[in-house]
Amino acid sequence: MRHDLRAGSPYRDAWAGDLADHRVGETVRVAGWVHRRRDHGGLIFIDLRDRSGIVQLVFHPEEAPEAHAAAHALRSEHVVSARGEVHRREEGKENPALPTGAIEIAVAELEVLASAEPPPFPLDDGDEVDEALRLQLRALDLRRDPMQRALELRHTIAQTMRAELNARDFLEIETPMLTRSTPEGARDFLVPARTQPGSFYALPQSPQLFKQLLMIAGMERYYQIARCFRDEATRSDRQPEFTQLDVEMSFVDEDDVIDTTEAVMTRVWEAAGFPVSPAPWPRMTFAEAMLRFGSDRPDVRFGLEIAELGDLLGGTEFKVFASVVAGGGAIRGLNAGAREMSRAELDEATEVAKRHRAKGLVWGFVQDDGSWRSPVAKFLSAEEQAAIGERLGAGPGDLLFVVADDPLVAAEALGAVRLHLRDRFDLAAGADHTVLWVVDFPAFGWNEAESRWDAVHHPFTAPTGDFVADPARALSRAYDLVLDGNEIGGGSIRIHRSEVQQQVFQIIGISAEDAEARFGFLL
RNA sequence: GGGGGCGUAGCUCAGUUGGUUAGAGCGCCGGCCUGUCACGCCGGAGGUCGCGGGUUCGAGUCCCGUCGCUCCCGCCA
Repeated sequence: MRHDLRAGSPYRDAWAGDLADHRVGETVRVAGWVHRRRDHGGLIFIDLRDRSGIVQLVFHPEEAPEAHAAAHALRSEHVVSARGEVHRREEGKENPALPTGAIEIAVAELEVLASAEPPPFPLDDGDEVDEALRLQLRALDLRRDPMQRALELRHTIAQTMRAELNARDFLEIETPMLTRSTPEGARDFLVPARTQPGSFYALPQSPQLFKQLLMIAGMERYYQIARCFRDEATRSDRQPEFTQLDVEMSFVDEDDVIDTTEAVMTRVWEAAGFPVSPAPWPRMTFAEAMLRFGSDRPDVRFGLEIAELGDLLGGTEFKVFASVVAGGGAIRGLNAGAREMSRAELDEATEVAKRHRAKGLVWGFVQDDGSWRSPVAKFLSAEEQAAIGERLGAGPGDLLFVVADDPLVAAEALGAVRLHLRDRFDLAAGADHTVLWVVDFPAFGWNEAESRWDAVHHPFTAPTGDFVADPARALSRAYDLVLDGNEIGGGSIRIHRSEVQQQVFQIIGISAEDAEARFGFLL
């Protein structure tokens, strides 16, 4: 804490965590919560906690009998205000574990502002208390140090984002919360409209439409630390209500947006003390990410890259592989390196592949002569085993995995196996945090259930090339920011010509009337 | 929406093949304690074993239902 408290204020004039050598000899007043008490019968020590930290109060029975008597009744989480002189602790009695451990306050006067029941769960231990109970008693939970630090960090991050964007001529603008449906694909939260019975507001899934409106309105550079709502099942890393930094710029291309993002995020990570690879960050195409890592958000902190093997197996006698090659599928593999895996662990890896729609997972241990120890070894010629080993850079003892399937399925299944191996063998441990951009996404994806094309990003993302003739191959001007295999941001260049927007709506099956009604201001 | 796991003291957990009065650590209460800092020592209280039903001579333990939490899939990015 840096800002001085008002001298003579009735409750306190000093932050507990700020007290140190330079205040020795001064009389101060502090206020906060009883973090812990150590009552020796004679001397009583109280750890007093406020948001800034902890300071030790000491009560002497002879020097301040009244305060000492009152301190005897103090319990955890009682709220007090105490006045006393800051003393340097005697040599050998400092507490190096406490930032204020060189000093203490000899209390002359104690005021108990509120007493408290014993907390139903400990406030000084780790995170192991049942979260449901913590949420029921949220105010108590938020007194815990990790929670205080988390909210502090969140504040720092928000202010850092604002500072950088303000310096770059962005305006912070709020957009409505009671609105109409936004096109993000999840379910909307609905709020009944009292004045229009039977009608509902939707809470925004993102400020998407409003920020486009702001660009049309000539605001040119906008940002908002925006609350978003998506009515979908929660996951440990996903909540129905979340906050995102939302930005929109006029008259720019990909490089302008990427430069801005790199500047903001670099400052955020610096402020958060989170070291990442320095910007500019590499850009990888979606196609390359899928081929090499089996994911559109690749974790590049460790190897085990995936390689194409189909060209080595054109004449294979192994029916499983041959039929996939004949059917236009892909055969891909990765080298897990020299590691032992039990049959049960190999079965688990197979389950991972199958969960991602692969029909199976082939594995083989490379032996000293280059041949495989594998259930399928007898179906693959020695030349094929050797060729695959060579392609994957394998040596004796290495464990190889191969999937033969539809190209997308083979990629995703091996990508999942790769991450499974990362978690099983801690392959990313100690690696530097790595940031990269993924670019050149497909513009449209075939929706099997609905038998139509969907916009992969959102329907205002500019496609490239002759997307009308061949939606399947069309790319979009969208880009995602990926940290250690997690998508942490992204964006796109908007369609800025009405007829192009109409063509996109037509491909994804939004009628002209529907488009006019929902997004008319964009056309 | 589908599947798995868990639910025992305020908290975190143990509880054997179904068998006497259900335990531990921390917390709480009382006593002692003038340099502790997760203070120490001594003593004590505290339980509808989530809830309902069933099997059994006997259920914390087995079965069914239900509620809550949680993980995986779906959904979502």
